[in-house]
Amino acid sequence: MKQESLLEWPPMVRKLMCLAGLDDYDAEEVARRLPGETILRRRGADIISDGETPRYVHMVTSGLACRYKLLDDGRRQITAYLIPGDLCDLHVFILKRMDHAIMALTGTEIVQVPRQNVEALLARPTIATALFKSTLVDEAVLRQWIVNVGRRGAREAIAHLFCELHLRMQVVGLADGDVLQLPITQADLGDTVGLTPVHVNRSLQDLREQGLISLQAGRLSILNPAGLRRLAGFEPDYLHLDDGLRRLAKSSTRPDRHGQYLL
Amino acid sequence: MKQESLLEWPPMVRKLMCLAGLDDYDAEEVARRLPGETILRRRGADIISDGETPRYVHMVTSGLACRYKLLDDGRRQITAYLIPGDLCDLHVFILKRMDHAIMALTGTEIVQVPRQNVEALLARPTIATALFKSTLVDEAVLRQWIVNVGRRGAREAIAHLFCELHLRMQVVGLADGDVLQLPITQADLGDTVGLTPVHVNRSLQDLREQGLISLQAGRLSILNPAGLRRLAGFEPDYLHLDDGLRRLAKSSTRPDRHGQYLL
DNA sequence: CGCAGGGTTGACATCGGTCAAGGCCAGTGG
DNA sequence: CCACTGGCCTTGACCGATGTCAACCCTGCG
Repeated sequence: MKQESLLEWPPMVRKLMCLAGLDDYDAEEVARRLPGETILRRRGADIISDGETPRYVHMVTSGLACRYKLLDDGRRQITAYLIPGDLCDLHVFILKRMDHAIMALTGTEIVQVPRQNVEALLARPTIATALFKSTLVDEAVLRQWIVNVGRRGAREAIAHLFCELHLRMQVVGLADGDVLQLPITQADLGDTVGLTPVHVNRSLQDLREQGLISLQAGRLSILNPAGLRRLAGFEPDYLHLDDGLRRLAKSSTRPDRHGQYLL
Repeated sequence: MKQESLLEWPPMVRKLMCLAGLDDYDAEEVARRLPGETILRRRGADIISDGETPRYVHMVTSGLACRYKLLDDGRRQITAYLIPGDLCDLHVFILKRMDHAIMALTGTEIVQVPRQNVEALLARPTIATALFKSTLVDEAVLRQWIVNVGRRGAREAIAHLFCELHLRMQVVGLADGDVLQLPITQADLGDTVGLTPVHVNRSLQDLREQGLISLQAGRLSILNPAGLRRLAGFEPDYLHLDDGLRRLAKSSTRPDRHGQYLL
């Protein structure tokens, strides 16, 4: 099971290879430790509830989930998207109780990894560092998200979200060039950028009219990547992909397109 | 140097004791490792710049600093407040370059801790866990902040910020009952909750007229803590103080007031 | 066929932004 | 000591982005 490129590895492994330059030896170890019982959640179902103390570490393997918080009066704010390869609750090793909930945004497959498997991974310094780096990047994404909601207008914020998802999907091998599956609701989008569903709708119209994207039937196509990034002010440095971008470009079937991010 | 209560310990130690229940033995070790060269920054000066690779680990020891990001056109978003006892850049052990900057919001004293001192601390499992927990709480604060900016109105958001600062200041022993030093500008407040300075001004008037706070000469007095928390929808669970709140209440000179948060 | 969920649209309301003026106060230099 | 200046706070008039409400459409599905 030796491979030269990123291709063929499961999402989590791809992510760690891009992010932390994991070698094939460590990669194989990660791949070996991560399986567990698979559970399915349909759109809208909680994967982990607020206040809960999960017994396993959960990893998304297909579909799309989100972290979110609910206010008393029903307002909702999504604080992160979890795509295949993302761990839901590594922090429960230390924090005990969830201070937010996680739900499926589409039909989603989750693996319940036994804690001792994760502990075995953490015992290897290179892997522990890689996992730790990935949580630090999650933190950087949160900061960027605050900027998005606090200081960007509606179209900018949505555009930025799309740029980020595009790149993250590419990392785990789930983007087909410039199109990605994103079968979520405009209300969901609103809850992630702090807008009303109807305003999301109008903003999307805008982006479409400008020829930047198309979004239909749960497929997001980025028609003009450079334009979208310009509008959004998207600077991918906060994802700390560093030379992971180069690896990505090299292993891709369309190096020219991914190469754009190298600029 | 044995002490029964939290009192007398420096802010960082108090924080870790409240957060992770450090015992006196570990506390002393932390206190011993943390000194370093002290630097001063005046209001508005960067402590660490965007893109930089700090050589030391920086810790705020007095004053107030913030993490922030700048957009191309000059818009600014503050993503975190750093109060005494907070580390600025623990993540640079792993991430190499800063993806945001840190500046002083008031005259601020910062200690540059040599990396090997921090490494020595991390070598002790209980202390490493405590430090790790503190970065996880930082992450929880970021999530809460997204809710603040995305889903709360102007007054709610400001009120929530004040509640959070109040509690955090109490933890490190810098709140005098319900009043705290907060000599920052209304423009700064705006950049933290995503508002314009003039709207911050109007919102503050509101809070004052409702008898919830007073804010003058850099002193924030919380006149009606319960009312402010109700307006803000403040739920301190995300700070994961757990029984740290009980320790706080016990060691306080005014246990009745702090005890409120135990509800 | 009817229903439910989601997208779309229009009219209108509100919140928060913009611009501009004036006030207050501390620091500074004459 | 005073005048001036620069920050910051405050206020008012007005504007624009986003929210609210309501209707209608379309599609998938029971």
